[in-house]
Amino acid sequence: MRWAPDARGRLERAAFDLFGEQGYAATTVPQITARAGLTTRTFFRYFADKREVIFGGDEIPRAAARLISEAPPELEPIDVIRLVLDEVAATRFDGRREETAAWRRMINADDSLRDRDARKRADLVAAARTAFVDRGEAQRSATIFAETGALIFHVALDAWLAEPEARPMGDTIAEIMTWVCVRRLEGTPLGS
Amino acid sequence: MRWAPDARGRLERAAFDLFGEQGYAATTVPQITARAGLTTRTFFRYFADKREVIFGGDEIPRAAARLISEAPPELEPIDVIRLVLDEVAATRFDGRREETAAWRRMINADDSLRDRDARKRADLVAAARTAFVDRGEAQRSATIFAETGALIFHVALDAWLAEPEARPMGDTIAEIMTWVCVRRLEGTPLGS
DNA sequence: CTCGTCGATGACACGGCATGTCATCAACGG
DNA sequence: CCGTTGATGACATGCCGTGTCATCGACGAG
Repeated sequence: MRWAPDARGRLERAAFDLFGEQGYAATTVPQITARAGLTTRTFFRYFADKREVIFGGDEIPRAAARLISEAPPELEPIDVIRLVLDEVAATRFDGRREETAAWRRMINADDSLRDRDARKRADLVAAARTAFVDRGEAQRSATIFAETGALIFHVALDAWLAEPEARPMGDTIAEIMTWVCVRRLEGTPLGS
Repeated sequence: MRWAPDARGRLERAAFDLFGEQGYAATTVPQITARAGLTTRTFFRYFADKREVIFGGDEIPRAAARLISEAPPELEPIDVIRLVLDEVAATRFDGRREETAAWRRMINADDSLRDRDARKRADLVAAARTAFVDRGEAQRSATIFAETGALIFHVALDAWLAEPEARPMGDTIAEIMTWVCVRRLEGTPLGS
């Protein structure tokens, strides 16, 4: 069993299987590693803690930062956000609506996973902010654009998962984006 | 020592003192309770976990929800946000800039506190969303307004703490709000 | 083919976190 | 004066997460 391939994958599969059978909180790390044929200590070599096996490390922040930095330089930030979110929606969520919903249900059912989920959003914002700064945005506006992108994404994901009929997530994103706008300083503030 | 008054307050003070002396991670719950003259078990009767002693329970979400529900009904949501944030800034942050900065530094220095901090923001959003729904907003727009309020507040707090000279936090908030706007559906989306 | 290196895993110990359970004690009302 | 009630102490327990060192397989050098 030692040196069997894909230790990380085996741990992930064993974990998700057990979480589905018993729930997240009721599943212990020794249970996961026993099913994967590894020791408890090895689990913590692949995942910083039990929560991390649910989330994909820093894959999502990395992907978002890459997409932002690869966007055409002449695009306005809000259009960069649109571009990135459409790409993410099409490649990572369309066609996986039910799995995604189950994933969100599991997170929302456990307090410690809700903590980590919120933290992951903050990490995404931080990565996106850096990417906007690299595009030449000032610190403050980069932060606001990054936060706004995360806001739209989160609201759109929740809404998309709650819809009765499956449709491309990009449609939901487009609807949400008609509600939210971000302006540069010379724009007129609303509601003053 | 048993039945001495204000057990919760003693625990909070002992905790903050020790966190200041040794740092958060290096301080154990038994250390805190020993200084407060209580037992470890009692700590967990007042705080759900070691992190919670840093944050004020659900006091902030409750205060925000109350302020939103007490705002004049004729106000636009963005003006409700302005009203609430100005009130919070004036009563809870102005004059406590250095303490607040130290508090934020402690949170940012520890991973588990960053998790919880992000979660607290999500809790605030949830409470504000409910309050906006009670004002008659639709679920989706209530969510967006609540998220936007939290966004403005977080960005403004960071910016305010980073400023070289102390000034009313409301000034910083006003600046941030000139950058961000939220429109109802009939408004024109920007950047399309 | 053999050996030495190197990275991955096992084995073990350990402290802290968090919770369940029951006993104990002070306050308070009758 | 006593019984009730709520807060606290005392104790046991299980899991989480980490440090440390031994061990094993893969792989390249000779």
